[in-house]
Amino acid sequence: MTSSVMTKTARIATWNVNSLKARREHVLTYLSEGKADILLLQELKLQDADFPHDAFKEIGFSSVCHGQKTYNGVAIISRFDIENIVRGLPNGEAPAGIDGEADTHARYIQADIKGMTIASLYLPNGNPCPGPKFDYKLRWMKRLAGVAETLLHSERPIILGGDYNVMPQDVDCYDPNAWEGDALWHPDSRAAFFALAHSGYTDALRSIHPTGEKFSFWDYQAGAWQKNNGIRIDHLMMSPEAASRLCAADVDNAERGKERPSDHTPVYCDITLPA
DNA sequence: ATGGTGGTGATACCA
Repeated sequence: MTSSVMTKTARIATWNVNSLKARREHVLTYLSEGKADILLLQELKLQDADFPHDAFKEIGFSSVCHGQKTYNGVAIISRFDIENIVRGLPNGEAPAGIDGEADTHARYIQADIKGMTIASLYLPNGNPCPGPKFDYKLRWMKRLAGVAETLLHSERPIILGGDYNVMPQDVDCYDPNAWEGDALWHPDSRAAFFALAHSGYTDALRSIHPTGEKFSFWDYQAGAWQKNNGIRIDHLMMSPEAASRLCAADVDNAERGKERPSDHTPVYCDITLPA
């Protein structure tokens, strides 16, 4: 017998598209096929003025964007109303830019949707490591941890999704030895990721699939996709109030096999919607 | 094997 109480679920996906201009039709098709109700995008590589809000509106989706020319850029696309938009990490500490400059990178956008707080984030890559870019990555992660902890006080369902540029565990990399010394595998990067978990956030995919390979990125080079030389760096981190609503989570490998794909494939979770 | 591919934008830079 199924439950007598009707529950609605929503699918929330995160996808680093490596240029929304290059991946526009891929994203529109993905949404048209009903593969996400809320989609978090990263690496738009376009300015706010060039974001195709109208194209998404035509297929029934609202969208908010924090863009930047050529680099970075994040967005949230949703079937449901999007409220209380925050562009850039809120409540940040000192500016976390490289060489003491202000953090002008468009790497974080947050909004409230259906009683939930949802963020799309694009963590700095951090290579070469060590170096100023790695220092920037760690400062950015520390700022994110502060924001994440503050958000927990709301006791709302919170989902912090995006390209974390961190492989949490050995199983999240086809060959950890090949990534020795890389910023995505560095112990400090992983420690900062696990600090988020220890503060109360659940990795949606590992909650549903505790073991086994579930890659979200395959390099364009050296036939990485064909050889399945992948890594898992795209994550959906959930507050307790969101994790308790989690029904399913997985990766959408099909997108990586298409013509002119992003080097990332979507990661999604299904949650029951708050009443 | 210190390469390889892809996006941006017009050249190196980023990943």
